[in-house]
Amino acid sequence: MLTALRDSLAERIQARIEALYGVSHTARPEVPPRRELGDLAFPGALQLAREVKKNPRQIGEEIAAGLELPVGVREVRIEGPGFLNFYLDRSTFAAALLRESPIETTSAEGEKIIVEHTNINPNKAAHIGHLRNAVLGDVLVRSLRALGHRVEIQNYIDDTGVQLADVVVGFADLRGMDLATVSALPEPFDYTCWDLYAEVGRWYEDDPARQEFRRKTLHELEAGNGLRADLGRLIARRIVSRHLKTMRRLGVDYDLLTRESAILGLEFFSQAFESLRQAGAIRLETDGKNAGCWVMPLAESSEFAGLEDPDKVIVRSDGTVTYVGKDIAYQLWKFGLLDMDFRYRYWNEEKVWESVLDGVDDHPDFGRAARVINVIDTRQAYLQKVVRAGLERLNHTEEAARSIHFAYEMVALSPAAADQLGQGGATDDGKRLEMSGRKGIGVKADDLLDQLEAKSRDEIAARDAELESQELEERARLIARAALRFFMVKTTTNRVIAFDFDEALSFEGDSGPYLQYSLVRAANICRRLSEEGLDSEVSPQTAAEIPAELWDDDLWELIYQTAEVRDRIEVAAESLELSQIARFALDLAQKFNALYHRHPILQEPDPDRRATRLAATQAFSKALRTLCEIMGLPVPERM
RNA sequence: GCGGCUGUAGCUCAGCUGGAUAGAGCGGGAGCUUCCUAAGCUCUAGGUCGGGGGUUCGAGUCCUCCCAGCCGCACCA
Repeated sequence: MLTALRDSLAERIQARIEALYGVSHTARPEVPPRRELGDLAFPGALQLAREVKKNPRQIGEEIAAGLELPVGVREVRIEGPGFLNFYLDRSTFAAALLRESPIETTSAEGEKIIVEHTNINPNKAAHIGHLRNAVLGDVLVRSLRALGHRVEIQNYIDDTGVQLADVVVGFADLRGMDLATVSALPEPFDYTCWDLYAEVGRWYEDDPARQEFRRKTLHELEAGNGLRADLGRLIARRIVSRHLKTMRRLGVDYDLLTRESAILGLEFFSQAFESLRQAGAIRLETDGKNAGCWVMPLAESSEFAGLEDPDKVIVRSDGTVTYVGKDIAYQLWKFGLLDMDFRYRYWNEEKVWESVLDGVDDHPDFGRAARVINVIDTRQAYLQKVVRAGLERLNHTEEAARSIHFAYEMVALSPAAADQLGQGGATDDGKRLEMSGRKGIGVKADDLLDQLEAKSRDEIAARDAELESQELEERARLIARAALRFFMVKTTTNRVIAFDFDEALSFEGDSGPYLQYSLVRAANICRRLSEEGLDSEVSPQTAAEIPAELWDDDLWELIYQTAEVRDRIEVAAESLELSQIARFALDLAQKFNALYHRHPILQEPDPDRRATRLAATQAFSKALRTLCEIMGLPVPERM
């Protein structure tokens, strides 16, 4: 509706400018900052002033003079320095808005987009930093799907890497446990590993010679056999299972778990390595600090200017492969650039496909994407560049350009949060503290969710002491999920989140529960109307006949803004700045809550007036529900 | 040293491709509940948008220099 109006207005303005001045100008109507300045504004007269050598107001007058207004536009005025401000026919617009859905759902087709996110090392419990990744990835997926794109979600499991190796060392060498003993350890297994991982770090520090255990383990993990490999498989599986359960509490799902062991075991890397070698993209160093390593020289590209070491190690001198090496092979596979595929198996308990060495014949098609978006924190920007450089060196420049690093800043602990975790000593006066899996410093995702649910239960019980416990639990879960997800999307991606318990646990103001509460209020109005035997819904026909003077500016402001949902989602998904969705949702909810107090519906005797207010409520509810769905915030019936 | 990010109200942060009077939440002060759930609303105080220079009709937004903080530049990821 809004888009169509804007386009037809732009066309007419462009034609006027062409006719008047013989200039071709791209007219871009925008939304004025205050509604009394109109609903759409055209600032082009200001830009044309120099070119046409007239003052902008005069240009505005001239354009407006012969302009035929499209249906739905009531009036045009020249205001300020020379803005053309257009005023819409409010009832017509409202009727159209009630008729259509906030985002026209097109069926998913066309080019496939792979979104890779979460990617937690399978050696410890998920912490709140991982949650930022998972939530951003998930919201991106939901946005893209809502816009009609075909999306495949992959979660990369680094089950042959150093971090897993360290926990294997912890069980095998530090604790002296065998497979059966580790297998019998009780849940929460990821919490046990969290502590053990930190312990191993200290154990290495006490005697650096112990790092030999890590090397040995890494080799066995890559080779895939021996006690250490068995332990690795067991630990990774138990941990991933825990991660998936944590993510499910948040409503985050995956299509495919891509396991690093399969990339190695199925010779993906060997093929990628061979191509890189033949293309001259990597070379074997014979002396210097990288002697015995296969490295990718980066010195010649300006993108990598100023590196201390201009060469990136792809294969270590002991023959094991670095993460970037494996990631290049993985990225090639994602685009279908390796002439090989994974084998796949369905992981029944966790309801997800995973890549394996030996799988089933009947499985969905994975990979072969046209675009790949990797959700990875900004500290790994350099490595993502190296992956792209790898594709470029193999002459896959198109695919390199379609490899998008969705970068976001990390989550750190506020000084207060560090104190509460007993890490107060780790912060130097008032500075935030970076989380560290290696040191065991961080807020575990499940702990935070537990706290959020406990607080939700308290809040609900305080409002309704009679509520049965099952219903209470259910509501608490929905509120906790919304609080946490919204907390993670509301901040812009290039800002470090200084995690603070009070803030994260707040259900007021800029919060997920605030949005939920607004929707519950809107729903309550409709329910009460039905109970009173009144119309609980306004039809588009009724809306179209609302007398113009009943549209108070604040009611109109809300309904007009709900028309922007699709635009906002599109801009957010394209710019990868998903916080815009959160801000928009908050803005709508704040406006609605203000109206809620100013314009009561149930007590309003005049049916036209009631219809006007209800139409705004309806449009709001539809819009915010859509936004919540895209952010993954569930909407409870009651709170 | 090189690269990236950040600096806006007491605190946490918005401010979309430069545009009309710089906003929100929290916190502070004053109020609102026989009336659709107060997880709410209204009013109020609080700002040389880190600093200097520049570009232009117009700069929180673009360019440049400087200051401060954080993060990268591993045979970890």
